[in-house]
Amino acid sequence: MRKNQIRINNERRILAAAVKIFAGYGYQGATMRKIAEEAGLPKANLHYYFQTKEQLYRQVLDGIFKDWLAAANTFDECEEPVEALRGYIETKMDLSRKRPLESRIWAEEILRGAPLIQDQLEQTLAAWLDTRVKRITDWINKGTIQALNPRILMYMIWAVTQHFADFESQIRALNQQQNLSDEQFAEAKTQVVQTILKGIGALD
Amino acid sequence: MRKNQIRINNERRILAAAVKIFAGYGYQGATMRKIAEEAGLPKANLHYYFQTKEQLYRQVLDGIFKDWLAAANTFDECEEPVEALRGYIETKMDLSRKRPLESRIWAEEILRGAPLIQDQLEQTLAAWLDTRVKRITDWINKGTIQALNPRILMYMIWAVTQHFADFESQIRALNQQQNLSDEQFAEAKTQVVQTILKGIGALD
DNA sequence: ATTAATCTTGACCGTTCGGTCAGGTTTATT
DNA sequence: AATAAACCTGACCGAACGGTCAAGATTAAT
Repeated sequence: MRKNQIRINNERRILAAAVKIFAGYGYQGATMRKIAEEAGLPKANLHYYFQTKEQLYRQVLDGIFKDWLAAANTFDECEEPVEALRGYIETKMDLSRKRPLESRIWAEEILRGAPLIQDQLEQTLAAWLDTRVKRITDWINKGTIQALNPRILMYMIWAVTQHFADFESQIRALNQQQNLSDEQFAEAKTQVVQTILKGIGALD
Repeated sequence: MRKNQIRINNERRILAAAVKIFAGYGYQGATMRKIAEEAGLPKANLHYYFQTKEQLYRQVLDGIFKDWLAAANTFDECEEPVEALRGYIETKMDLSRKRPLESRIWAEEILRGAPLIQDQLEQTLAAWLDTRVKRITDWINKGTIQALNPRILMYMIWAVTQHFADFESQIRALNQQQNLSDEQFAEAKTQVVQTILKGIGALD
């Protein structure tokens, strides 16, 4: 069932172009013409590999969703809350830094009410969150962190880490029209980790 | 220069409809037909009061921007960091709860690179932020809160508070398909305030 | 070498978009 | 009562949209 090399290459090109255009213009603002131009292919060729705009968009979303879940590895591998949460927050911050386009596509989909990924949120992501909530609850019961609602903690982590990708243009406007430098971003990463860990009583 | 009552009423109706439609579909996804339908007016009538879709959208954004800045009153009125930050965070949380549509329109505009409000960000909002940064810096120098980058603190506050409006559909999917109840939201508000204040060393 | 399968593409289609406008109606002014 | 100003709206326009298709070109299988 292995695919032809031509198909592999062209699907990859089209998906890469689609990420750029969907991130830059949103689902409605993105057009198959723009994506085709970005990919350097005729528009009709896109429809040969992806039957509709919605199918192309769904495949883009699927790729993002996998990255999303994979970012939790450090969270699961570490025993103690300080290591686990620091690792997770840093991984999410790095993801925002290195792949802001994907974060923005995700954010726009949620903003619009998650019309295409509601099922995945309610099932896969909900189950994913439940297991992490249990781990955090264990920490609370052991007294390693203070009592709190684990879900709200996760929402806070998601909000802050993804903000650096989703609101990049606002941050740039407030930083002398310059994107955060590597040094500035490293400082932000450290401060986010410190504030959250200290805020939940995991640090003194 | 007072406007006719008819004009006042119709402009208000159209703006209210525009907020709903822009929030629900995004700028590109929103159509003048949908807004007209929501407002209960013929489409041509919208163009009588607002020449273009972009002008209508700009007026919606202007209204949001004013609310944004007005939310800082408590921040400015209080002397001590605990009161000032608690008041500001709570005000922003309340704004997310009561006017999530506006928050989503703002978020989408930033997501798209702030094409229409870049100037306001770089000037009005940047100046607004500068004065708050100075106040936070004073607190740090007095030792009332620990040393940190005040801008990153503000980004964190914005991120977390607006998340409850912008990612409402995700939170709903993770909460048994139910929006947060008043009790749940109040709990979130308390936890956000506590975590941030404790995280910056303003509480013990 | 031949056939089959896959890939490529310019031209085209129906629909919907933002926006216009002429001509009628209502409201305000005197 | 008459005139002017403001308001209303169905019908229409060119442009751009997602998507289709037939016919040719290329690649794979035999």
